[in-house]
Amino acid sequence: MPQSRTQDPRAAVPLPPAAFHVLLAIGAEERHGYAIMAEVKRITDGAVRMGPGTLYSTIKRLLDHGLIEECGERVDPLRTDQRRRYYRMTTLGRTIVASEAKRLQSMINKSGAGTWAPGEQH
Amino acid sequence: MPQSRTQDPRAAVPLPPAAFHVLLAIGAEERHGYAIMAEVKRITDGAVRMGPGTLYSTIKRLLDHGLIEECGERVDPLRTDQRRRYYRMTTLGRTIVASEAKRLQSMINKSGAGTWAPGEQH
DNA sequence: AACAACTATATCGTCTACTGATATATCACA
DNA sequence: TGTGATATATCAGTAGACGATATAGTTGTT
Repeated sequence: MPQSRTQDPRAAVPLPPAAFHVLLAIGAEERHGYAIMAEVKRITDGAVRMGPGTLYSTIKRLLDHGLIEECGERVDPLRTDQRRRYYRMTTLGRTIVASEAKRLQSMINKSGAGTWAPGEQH
Repeated sequence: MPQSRTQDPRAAVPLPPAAFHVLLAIGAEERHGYAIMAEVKRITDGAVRMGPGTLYSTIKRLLDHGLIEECGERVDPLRTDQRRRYYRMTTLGRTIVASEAKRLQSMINKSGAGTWAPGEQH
């Protein structure tokens, strides 16, 4: 019954960082856990390396809260790996991740953080 | 001496969200704790309300890690409130917050999260 | 000068979330 | 058939976030 957060998208923002990473990694695709790990690493240029502990507990929470859902009958044309469990974002998930992205973007813009760096450190 | 994280800016990224909020709130100014709370609320349009528990424990950590420093001899021209303790970012702090902002910005850009929203919910 | 309301810092216990280690099983390939 | 990569799952330990509470200085009013 953890549907309480799902009433108002604003109530779920700020999103925990790991949840945000997972949602961004899934994007518009249908991805399985292991692919999400790799995608997080890729998207963040290796800065974020998400282990299985963080990944699967986050997936569980996102499922519980209705931000993602498992797509059952999916068939991979090239290879059929029975272990894989594929997930896609729900409409709610897209709403919330967009809201979080907007919040972060707004914060970065207001701060002018991009202009503070005292040059590249060598 | 938790200076271990301070060797390489990349090692301190990702920054804990509260730490990122505090650094952005301080910005190029010299601010005291209570003003940081208000500034975080303002910057995030009320979406993030940071209580004293999060604030002061975060300030302590940022001091320990050398991302901010206390400015001692500061005199406020209009009012002199002896309780206030003012903080400013260090060069290291500016480097790290800029690095984190860059990382988040890059992630948002790559994901196209801004275009996912199924319109404003009413 | 006494009082109330606001400002400001500090700490405590609790809970959520993150992390690394470990386990187990399946798949690809030789 | 075996070994290395892929894939999911769970657990214990810890860091970080949060709300409540405490304490005290400051401002303004009468």
